[in-house]
Amino acid sequence: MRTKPLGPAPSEAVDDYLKAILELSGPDRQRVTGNALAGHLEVRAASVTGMLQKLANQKPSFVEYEKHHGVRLTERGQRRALEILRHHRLLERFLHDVLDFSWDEVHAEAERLEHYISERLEDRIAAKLGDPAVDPHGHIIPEKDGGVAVREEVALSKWTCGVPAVISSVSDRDPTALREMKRLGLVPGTILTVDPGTRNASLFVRIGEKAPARLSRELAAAILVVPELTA
Amino acid sequence: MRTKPLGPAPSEAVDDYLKAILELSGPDRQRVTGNALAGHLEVRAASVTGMLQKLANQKPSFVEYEKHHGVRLTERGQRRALEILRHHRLLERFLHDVLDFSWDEVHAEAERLEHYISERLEDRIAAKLGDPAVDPHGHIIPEKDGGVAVREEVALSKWTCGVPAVISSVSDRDPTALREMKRLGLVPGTILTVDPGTRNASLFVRIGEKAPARLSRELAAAILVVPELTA
DNA sequence: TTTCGGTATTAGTTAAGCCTAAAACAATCC
DNA sequence: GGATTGTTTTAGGCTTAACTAATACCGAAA
Repeated sequence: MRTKPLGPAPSEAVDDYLKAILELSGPDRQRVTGNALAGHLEVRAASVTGMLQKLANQKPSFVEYEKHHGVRLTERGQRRALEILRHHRLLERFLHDVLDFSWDEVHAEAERLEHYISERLEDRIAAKLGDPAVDPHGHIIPEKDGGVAVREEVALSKWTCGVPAVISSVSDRDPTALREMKRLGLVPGTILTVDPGTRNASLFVRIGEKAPARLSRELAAAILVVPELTA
Repeated sequence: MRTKPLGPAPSEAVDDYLKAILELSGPDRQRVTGNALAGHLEVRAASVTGMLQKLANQKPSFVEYEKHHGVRLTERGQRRALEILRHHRLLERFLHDVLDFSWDEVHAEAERLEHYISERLEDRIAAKLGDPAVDPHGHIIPEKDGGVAVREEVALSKWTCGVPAVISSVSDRDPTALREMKRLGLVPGTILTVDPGTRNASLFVRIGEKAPARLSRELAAAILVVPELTA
């Protein structure tokens, strides 16, 4: 699909702001406050204001910005944010499947490269992989035209005891947590149930016939699940 | 092989200066003049002086610099320059062999990415390719430890008529020229002879039993050859 | 040896890009 | 209305890497 060109490549910082807005605005495209962005990006609120003004004032603009009322991505801003997200997730899949990176390594490498790959390279990678739907952590890869499948996920830490669930995705930020998950067999696609009666800091999950595994609430919060389709 | 770490990644501009110095100093590691660098990098001589001072004054330094007497890479500078060159050529090979880029496309993509791939990725790419010796244009890929094979090449435009030669490498800068070469079968490994008696702007080469091909001196200057080993 | 011409260096600016602290201000809640 | 919280303005800093203009240097020719 042909869309209007994006002009000169945005800087890494710009990309990161757009990604953060996309992420924080959630599936319903809520406005995002400056403070939320400041927290997420680890800069001061004043810096955020400055950048948002810059992003809003260039033509064509990346964001819709009303002072004191937060920001929202414009169509163009959303396009760029989704492009970067697509780059990131395709790269993770590629590094993992083609270049034998382990699933705790791919995030860091993709985080840098996502800003620098051309559309041509993006296309060749997608073709090589056969247009994959998800990355190694289970996150859905946006389509080239900006379409994104949606999925109702719940944190494992909030899942109802006894009800079977499938792991849909896991957070990719913390390599240590990822290694722990892999060790426990907690990867996307795994079917599990949470044992009842655990009110404390840790929680027990049962995978198949194996002995229940113990994991911290923190780890469980980094794992998202969907109901198992027993149909 | 373990070498001392390079510290924070140099900027693209720094990398480009180091690459230029490496290239201009030739196989005998001659000092390079500021003007030569200015020409090559398309900046003013004053800018070059400024950058060289910066590169020389940081500890550990990338270059040895004596004012009015040009620069030379230090061990560290050479290490970085060769690392970038290795990245570039491995990437070209990878894009070409694994991702089906044509040989006139690889240079531009590699030129950007060479600055941003980690050592880990470099290693994985090399492994995937089976540690290739040359890139798609025939250029020798530096070893990870900084070793580089040497080879006595001569421009096809200066080759003696009638003496059989093998194309060892071609310049990768101009995509149009590359497409023309491919069309004529002028790729690394090709054995040819130059027809005698052409004193003008173009020159005729004979490949195998086919009819002689005509090419401009400019194109011939972008093709490097070595004597054919008839042993 | 002196002068000339090309090359190199200094010094001072410019510009982009991103950040900050502090003070002013707006929105909201009680 | 006044306090609280969050946001914006202001004013400015730092970094990187370019540029111009003026000056200094060096080697070669007269």
